[in-house]
Amino acid sequence: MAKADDKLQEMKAEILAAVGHPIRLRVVEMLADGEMCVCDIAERLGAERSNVSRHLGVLARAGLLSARKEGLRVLYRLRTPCILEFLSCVTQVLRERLTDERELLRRL
Amino acid sequence: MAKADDKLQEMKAEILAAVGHPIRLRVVEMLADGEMCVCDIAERLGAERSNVSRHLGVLARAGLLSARKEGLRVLYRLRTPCILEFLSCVTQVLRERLTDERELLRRL
DNA sequence: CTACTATGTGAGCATATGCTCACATTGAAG
DNA sequence: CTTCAATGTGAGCATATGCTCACATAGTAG
Repeated sequence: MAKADDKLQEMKAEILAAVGHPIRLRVVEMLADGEMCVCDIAERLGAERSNVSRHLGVLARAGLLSARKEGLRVLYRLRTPCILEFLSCVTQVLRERLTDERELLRRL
Repeated sequence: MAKADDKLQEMKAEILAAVGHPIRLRVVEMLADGEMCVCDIAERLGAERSNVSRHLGVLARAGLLSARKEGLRVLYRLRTPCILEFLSCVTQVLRERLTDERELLRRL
């Protein structure tokens, strides 16, 4: 069933796109240490609360975060630990890219 | 230097966003088997060539692909093998998400 | 009850992204 | 040389995304 396969592919892309934003990436890295509430995340980022709330929504809807309410606050946490592992691969890609660019610069 | 750190974070997000698109994700998976030219990729995807060319450009600029010319064709290949590993993490995230949604459905 | 805090969401706007069509360039082949 | 094939890119448009402001809701505290 090619149609269902397309849908799965789209959902995978959605997950990747969710982490593909500076603020959301920071949030994911931040949550490596444990769960946090929206207000603390917003303060650490120095970002607008409503905006952070939206970004958290994107990550949660993609399936990367889960939330639980504790009193007035909503605590978010990472759901799937392997996310942190693959971020190290991203760093590796970036390192290679920057190495190449340095090489180009040297030959200029 | 917080400014440089922000820049790096932005670049990491760019890498993730690059894979965060259905077509580009497919391309990455497709290239797991080895290098391919634009025309073959476009045909396999059933997508417009100019469009595929653009997507390949996005992936290459992000540092995920490299290209070499062979006669008339340009062959693209994956640069960093770990990308494929982290795609399995994405699948895991998706599996958890779908499991949860099934659970919700069951309780309806 | 009222007052306050944390969160989420609708509306609106500015910008980014994705796609298609057309064209330029590059290399192969006749 | 001419002709054709593969690739890349500019222009234009439609849609998506990100941000801010304002407001609604839910829970706490007094």
